[in-house]
Amino acid sequence: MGRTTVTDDGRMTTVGLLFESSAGLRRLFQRRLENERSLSSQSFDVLIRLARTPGSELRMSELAAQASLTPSGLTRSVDRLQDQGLVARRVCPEDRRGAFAVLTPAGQELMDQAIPDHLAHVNEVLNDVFTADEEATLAALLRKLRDHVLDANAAYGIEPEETDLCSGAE
Amino acid sequence: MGRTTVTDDGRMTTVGLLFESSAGLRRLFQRRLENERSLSSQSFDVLIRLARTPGSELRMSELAAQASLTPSGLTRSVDRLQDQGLVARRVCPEDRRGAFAVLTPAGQELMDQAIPDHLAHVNEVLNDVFTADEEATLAALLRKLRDHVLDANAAYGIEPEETDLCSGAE
DNA sequence: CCTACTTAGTTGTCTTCGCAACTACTGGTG
DNA sequence: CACCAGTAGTTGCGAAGACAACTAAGTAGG
Repeated sequence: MGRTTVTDDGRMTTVGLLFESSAGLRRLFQRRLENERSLSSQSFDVLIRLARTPGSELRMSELAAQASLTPSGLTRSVDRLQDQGLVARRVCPEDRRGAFAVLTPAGQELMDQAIPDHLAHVNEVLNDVFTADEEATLAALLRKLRDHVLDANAAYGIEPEETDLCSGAE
Repeated sequence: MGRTTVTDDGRMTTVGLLFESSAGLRRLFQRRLENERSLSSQSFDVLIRLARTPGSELRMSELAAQASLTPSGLTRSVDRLQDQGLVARRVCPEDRRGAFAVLTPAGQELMDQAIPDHLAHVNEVLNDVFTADEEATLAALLRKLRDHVLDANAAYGIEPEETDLCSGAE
């Protein structure tokens, strides 16, 4: 069947596949995390980024960027994790506006258990689909895409509309 | 405090990259769609799937699956599009429980304008990042992943409870 | 025909997130 | 030192989605 406009465009399709894969994968993990750990996929995403940071703490803004959340979204997410006793806030001594999110001992312990499980699940899914080679290729391509896209998004944030020309000092 | 586990695992990273790319890309398109067409990324996703279907209509359930939404999510989405005059509902004559979502003339016209723009945007972004070859590779890999993941999700849906989960995928 | 079971879609309710406005702090300039 | 701009994070508010309960319609079995 020749559907003219949309389907023909490979790039369009690629983007569609990316969205569907991502959404589908997220649901798959979400289901298990919720059943076995009572954690939302989003919470887990925040926790895992703390868990893999030396000292298990990160600045709020850094964490927001890593978790693909806006500052306000992250504030709420950390609020919830704090209520659950998994994360605490620590004021940054050098810049008292800033805050670190820190994994509590309970949070550490939870992640020590949850991460191996999750990892096994990820392996199980990806091993069913990809060879090691394919997976490496995919990762490399996605990394390029991510870097570019994060850049592009950041750039938009900087330019409200016209590229300013307040010539002179910066 | 050995945090060796997480960062080391390539598959974990691949999944992270997939999520970040997807979220970043969605935001990029969303920004433009909202500025230029007053359409949310989600609405556009629904509309484009209608636009590329012969007759510009789809069953609600089919549309939900394609848009990665639950039935209730789709109901609301179509409600909004209906309020905006872009989509209408049509009762299925052969099964009066069912409904089609149909693009209205206004919806058609909007998409006739919006799709080329969006396509150009997609091309612009992906051309900056990938060669044609790379993109084809990425698409092929993602397609495999999507198919597998949608399968896995559907399988879960079928098993309401105690069907033993040890048996793994197949 | 009538009662049960199933399916398509909708609605109530709760959670989560983004935007914009706001607070608190920092750093540079006169 | 006072001031002003910029930055980090939080909060009010509204939009959007998931889950579960529900309605309506089709499908079996007696």
